[in-house]
Amino acid sequence: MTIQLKDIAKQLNVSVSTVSKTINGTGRVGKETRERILAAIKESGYQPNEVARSLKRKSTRSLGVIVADISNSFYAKVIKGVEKVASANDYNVFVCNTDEKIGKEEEYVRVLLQNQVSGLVIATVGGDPKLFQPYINSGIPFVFIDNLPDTDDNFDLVTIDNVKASYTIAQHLVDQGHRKLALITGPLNQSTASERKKGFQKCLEDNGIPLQDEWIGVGEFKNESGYQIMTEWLKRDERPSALVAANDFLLYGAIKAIYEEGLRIPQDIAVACFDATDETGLLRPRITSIIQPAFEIGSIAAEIIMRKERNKERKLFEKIVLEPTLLMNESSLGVSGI
Amino acid sequence: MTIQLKDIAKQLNVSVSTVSKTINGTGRVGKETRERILAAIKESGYQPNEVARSLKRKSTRSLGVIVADISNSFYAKVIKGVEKVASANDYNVFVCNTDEKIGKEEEYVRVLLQNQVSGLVIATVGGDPKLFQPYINSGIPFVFIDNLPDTDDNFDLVTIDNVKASYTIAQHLVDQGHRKLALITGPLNQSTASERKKGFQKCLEDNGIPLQDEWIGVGEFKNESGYQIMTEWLKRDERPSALVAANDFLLYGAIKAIYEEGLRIPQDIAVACFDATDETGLLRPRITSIIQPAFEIGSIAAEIIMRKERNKERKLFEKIVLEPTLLMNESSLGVSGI
DNA sequence: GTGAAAGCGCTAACAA
DNA sequence: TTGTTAGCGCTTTCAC
Repeated sequence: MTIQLKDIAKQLNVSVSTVSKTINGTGRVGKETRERILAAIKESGYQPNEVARSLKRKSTRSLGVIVADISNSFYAKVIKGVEKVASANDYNVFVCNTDEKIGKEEEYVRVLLQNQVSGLVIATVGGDPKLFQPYINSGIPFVFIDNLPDTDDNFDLVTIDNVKASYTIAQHLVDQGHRKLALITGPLNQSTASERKKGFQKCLEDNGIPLQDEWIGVGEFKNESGYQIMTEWLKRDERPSALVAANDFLLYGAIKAIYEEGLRIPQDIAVACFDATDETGLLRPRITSIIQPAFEIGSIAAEIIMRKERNKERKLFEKIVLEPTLLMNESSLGVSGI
Repeated sequence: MTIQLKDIAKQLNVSVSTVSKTINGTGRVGKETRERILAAIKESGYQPNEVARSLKRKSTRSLGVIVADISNSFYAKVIKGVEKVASANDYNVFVCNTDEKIGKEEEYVRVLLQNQVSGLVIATVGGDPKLFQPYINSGIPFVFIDNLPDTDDNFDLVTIDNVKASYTIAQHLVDQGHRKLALITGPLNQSTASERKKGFQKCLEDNGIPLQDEWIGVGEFKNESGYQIMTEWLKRDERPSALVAANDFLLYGAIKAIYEEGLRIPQDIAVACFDATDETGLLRPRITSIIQPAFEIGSIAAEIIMRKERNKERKLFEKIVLEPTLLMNESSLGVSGI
């Protein structure tokens, strides 16, 4: 039986409300009484039951973050960004991992909201848009990052311009002289995947390069997909001279296939992707990559929630579009295209 | 104003208890009544308030996981292990990141317990052992992984034998002919750091190699520490011919220093560490490493909690020690020691 | 088979 | 300044 408010009230012959007030610093409590209470609390090791508090207050001072893959360093940085802001505002952060499973995403959205988090930062993997609508309408701040929901526009968003970023990276390869470009992207119901495809195609078009559908590969945002698709391509007569992958895992898989075929990077195939950050300093070749400001995405998302918490009646939705950077590296440089 | 139990009760002219019973499948409810209720729930999109439920039930069907660094792939795998088991048992997992900060660790322990999680998996960074004792005594399952708390032994634990693992990796280097071994480890108040030091030293001793304290470096488990310590060492007249690092970040930092000095791996200095898994396949050189069964550590920790949930009066504490594997790679092979 | 009512542990009006 | 009390939204006994 854990100790609770009334226990320490009884012990000190004061009322529960007096104890509650001193704990919360609300209302007026005599100096001497407060000190006695504080001492008793400290001595007994009393910890308020946060569940009861939340029930009463109708707020939990916590944020939820839902990501597809906690082991992806992009998301890890987003989380750290959220945490920094939350922490500064005395909020806690609960991170949930969906493993790219729509079912789990729905489950965690429900669970977090049922647990009354004050706001949600979510990288959706494209669950039913209908799912979010009732929640968004309920007024709990809901900030999407990375992927956009497939729903109307009454939601908050922090992202980059994926079409443009993809265009930029493809243009870089074109600038290196490449005319035979391939793209491997993720599930097209995820906006990151489809927009990166769109930007890639637009770039080719603008450069007068005929679109070749057979060099647009669609898989999951995972190693295996990149590997499979590239393996398949390398069996054909003609192969691309440059590859864009919509995330780092896809590229690593593709590179594996390229090496297995005995080909060189960038001499035989130049490669580039999104979000290939190298924490080790040991990746070879160094990867040309669009780097999203992941930490900032997280911190801005959290700030939006904080703003809405302070100003509940605010029904404005914010769409923040950040600028990524293009990191040029040896995986695409030093050889002119074929 | 979100819809709640009494709203749907009122709407259907039944009592709240009847509605509650049908939702929970407890007690008896007439077939027809149940169907009407279920229909109304579905139609209205009613979601039970989990906070109120938890307050009543005194259980939340959720686990907390506290790790030092969410971007460390070792922890990411542990988390996935926890999630697998939790998910299979219909529990949710809340992940909290402490950034190696003791204050945050304490905060999250408190918050999660105040939020009545059913159990906690924690990789402590060596907070005040006193902190945990009251909680452990309170009967909430508390499973330590990775680092041991500095407290008596009434806690659960899933880990590896760090002394032995460290011995193994040092012995591997000795077997390669090295006699001038160095170690970079983490904060010695963390058991992983101190045990890895112990195993390393024991190995040298057993091989009749004199211990050289100047080649035992202690830093944080971060890149920068490895870099600083190794940079310092390389300024001296004599340098080690082989290095063991207590985690991967430390090693990557050290390697940076080694390269900056124009030295080669493994020809000039052979290196090895703990938990250098390479998801990209592009790390060069490939790192010799002790690999902990991270996923298993997480899943076993979660299973312990599940067992205790089922059997509340069980006051047994489990200490599970798993076997790591030694992955031999080019960072320490192919050259005989100097 | 159904409902009234008593809490779960806490906060906050309102009274005293 | 302090205490009484009515809930927060739900579950669960117990009576009907």
